[in-house]
Amino acid sequence: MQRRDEKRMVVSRIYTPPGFEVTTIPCDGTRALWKQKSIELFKQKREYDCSPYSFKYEKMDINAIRIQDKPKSQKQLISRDVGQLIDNKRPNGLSSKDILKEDVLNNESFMQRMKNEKQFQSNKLGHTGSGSTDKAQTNGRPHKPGIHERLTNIYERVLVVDNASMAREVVSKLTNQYRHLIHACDTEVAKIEVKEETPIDHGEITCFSIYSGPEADFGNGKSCIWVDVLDGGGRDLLHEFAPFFESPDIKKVWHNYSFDNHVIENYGISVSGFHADTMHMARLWDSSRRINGGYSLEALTGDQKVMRGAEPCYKELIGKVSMKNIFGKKKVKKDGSEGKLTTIAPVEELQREAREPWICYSALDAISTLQLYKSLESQLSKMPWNMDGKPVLKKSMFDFYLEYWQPFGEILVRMETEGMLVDRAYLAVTEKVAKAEQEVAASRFRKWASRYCPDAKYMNVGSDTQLRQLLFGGICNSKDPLVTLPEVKTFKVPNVDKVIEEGKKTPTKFCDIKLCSIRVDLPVETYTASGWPSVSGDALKTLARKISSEYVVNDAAGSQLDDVVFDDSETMTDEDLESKELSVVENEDESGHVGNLRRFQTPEEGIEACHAISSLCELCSIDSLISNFILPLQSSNLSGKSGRVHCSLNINTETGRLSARRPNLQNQPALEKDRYKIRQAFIAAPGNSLIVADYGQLELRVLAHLANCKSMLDAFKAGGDFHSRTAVNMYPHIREAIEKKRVLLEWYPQPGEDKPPVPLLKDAFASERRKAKMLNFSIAYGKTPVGLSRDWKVSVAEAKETVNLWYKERKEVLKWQQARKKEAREDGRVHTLLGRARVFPSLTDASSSLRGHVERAAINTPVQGSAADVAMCAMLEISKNNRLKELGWKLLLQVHDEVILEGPTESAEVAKAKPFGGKNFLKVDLAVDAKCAQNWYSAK
DNA sequence: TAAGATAGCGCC
DNA sequence: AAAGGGCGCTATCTTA
Repeated sequence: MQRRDEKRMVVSRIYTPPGFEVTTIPCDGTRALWKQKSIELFKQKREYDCSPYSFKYEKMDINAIRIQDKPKSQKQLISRDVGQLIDNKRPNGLSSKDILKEDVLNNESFMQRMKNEKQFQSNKLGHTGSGSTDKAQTNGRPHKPGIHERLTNIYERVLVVDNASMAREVVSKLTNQYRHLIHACDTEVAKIEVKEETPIDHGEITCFSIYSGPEADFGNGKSCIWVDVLDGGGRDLLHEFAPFFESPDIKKVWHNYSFDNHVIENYGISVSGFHADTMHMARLWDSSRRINGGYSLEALTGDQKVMRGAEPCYKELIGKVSMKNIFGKKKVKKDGSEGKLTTIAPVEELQREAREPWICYSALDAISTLQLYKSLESQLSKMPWNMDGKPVLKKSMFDFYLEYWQPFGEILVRMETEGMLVDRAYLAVTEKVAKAEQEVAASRFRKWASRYCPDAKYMNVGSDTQLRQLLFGGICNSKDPLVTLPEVKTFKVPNVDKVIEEGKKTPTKFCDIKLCSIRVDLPVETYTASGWPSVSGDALKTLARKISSEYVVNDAAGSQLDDVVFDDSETMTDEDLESKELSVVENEDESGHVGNLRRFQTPEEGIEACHAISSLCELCSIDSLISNFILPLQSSNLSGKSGRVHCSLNINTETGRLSARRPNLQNQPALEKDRYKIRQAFIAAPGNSLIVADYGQLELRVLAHLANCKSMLDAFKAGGDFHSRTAVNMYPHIREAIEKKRVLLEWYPQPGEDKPPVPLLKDAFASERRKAKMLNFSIAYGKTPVGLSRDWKVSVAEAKETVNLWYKERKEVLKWQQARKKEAREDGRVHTLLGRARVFPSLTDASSSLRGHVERAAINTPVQGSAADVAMCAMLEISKNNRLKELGWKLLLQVHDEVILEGPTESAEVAKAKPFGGKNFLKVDLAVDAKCAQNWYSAK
């Protein structure tokens, strides 16, 4: 990042043809320098597909543009709903609400229910009542009277440990007499915002409980221990238990191990002896519980189907009860009546003031966890383990758990602990640049919009509703033509000009603006699910393109023309492909408008609209980069004391992939589209380097293996560019060209050669290769010819023809896919390579959209899930590798087909050769590309 | 006021 | 009628 005086920053802007991005290039040099930079930028962005480009050289002084008093103000003032989780603020007891990790789990299950309802909406509508059964299961029971009495029964079985001598006695029993038992543990933690903060270096343990099963007796027949570390002996008491927690031989079972591990390790105790995480076991047992109940301890132990594997001695006690059900109080409204909201007092307060029920609540967590473990162990043990379709001799899915997911669970926790080092200074600079560029774009758009609607000057350009109003006001809903968007609508926006309303003395924080339609007949590209025109970036770009094709023949008036020809490049993203396809100018213009709107009156008006809309796209994309990546990565909520960012890695997907949360490090902007090079902010510590290793076409290789497809296996065996080979297979004329040596499939420059003797396939038959590539990806997802025809802007018949070309040489794939659909229909489940199952709802009376979804999922899950299995095996190998361990290399992150390691620079080259060794279950070789660098951006 | 709903966008 | 699998996150708007 070059040093620049922000206050006097001057930028120049390039305009790609209307409908494409407007790019601002900071530049304080000459025009020649600017041009050079522009070309570099475009080479980098690989936007080679739409020439001639029009560049407009335009100097702008940032200072000249009024930077509004932090548009942030609006974002901050308006209520923020954190990720659809229940927002429970508890800054040191200031708020009356509280939250524990279980609540997050509950919320998670809720989200999953919600998501499911959305996803399978049509199905649920057809089956009355099915939507409410979950609620009755999880919430209904605890409301029954008697819950407190039953909790009290627990109290008699719990040994309360609140002094050192008692602790020592108990620990002695745990580490000697009872060391062979399986112990369930659970902690209660205060002073942490579970859904915002990483548990690493956050939170304080107030108490913990250990249950070792009915055969343990810690005195007076009490088999459960509850340890008070809030008052009493405080944290010294916790340290008394270090020998227990740290012993690798004493088996410990947890529900959501990751959280408890981190909070305990915050006290300098390194937890060992991880035996099982009941959440992972439950997910292995049934990955579709997100549809029905979720994976919270409460939901699992409250479900008879889950618990039926437990022996009577583990069943006698009741399942977990959530805090809300024990300690939740209805908020009292001002008038004294009972409100709808439930609040929970802070953990510390409950522990001090509601001691007895609190102890029961907390002890019940450990007890329930062990019950759950016993039940799941028994149930998983009854499930035979089939690997790659063949039974593994005398082994069950519980063996699978112990062999794979148990060590994997431990790896994930280590990775979370490690975290990634983030260069905050870099992000801070980037943030400023991004905000400045955003302002430039915003004011351009506002200026244009306010010509049509004066109040648009103050509109919130980040609000899709307001944008829709401005651009499409008056339009009919595509689903219900009787409903129309009003011509004028009022919105509340921050009162930036401090207008004082009549009868008021001081300016209010907000004021109303009236947004009217620009009243121009714009073609509508796509509609949202609810029937209104979409204002997504994609839709807007298409819109701008359509306007330009109508009004602009060649180029924006007065701008300089520069013809730029760029080389084709090796790594095109799918996005590139898409825009390339979309860039075909369309002539048809079916707008959904009825009546009295006008067209743009002059070409200039059209051009300006294009530019304004381009600015809008730019502004939105910058905004999303800032708020999704640049800002959160700098937050101390997500990083520990060392400044490293610790995401949470979860096995919580239907297919067995990992997901990352708080922050989601798996969706950091990819290289090509990363205009602020955010990946450069992920760096290695001084003296260290990063290794980024990824599998090439992992999922396609998995598909080739699963379907046993000769054509694909051969192509992978031959190596080189897989997509080109696919194209050769599909199109006879390409095959002929290859055979007659008119084009080359691949070319590796020999000394003395600087260009290939004949054109390369990917240049000569670029569009065919593109289609082949898209098909390669789409087929595994079950994309339909209709979807492809929409992407490619061709008729369905044509798309279907292309799809048939693909399948012609890959009949095994078609056969395999049909077999998976049949399996999903008849057995209600499909399997991955290592034998994990994904169950589907019954399709007998499902709606066709649900059926379609299930069928596509059925053909995708084995591919995606098996790829996840392969990636997991690779990670297990890496963590088992002693050489890497000696050298000090550690896993940091996995992004589905890629892993990131960090270690000392001097051994980087040695380590680079290591990743992804180990056993390959597939019939195809796996291609691994490993690079080493100082940051994530350079290592790709 | 807080929760749900909707739209949109980032990744593989 | 719709028509690509799997995720997490943010912002705005509506509703209770």
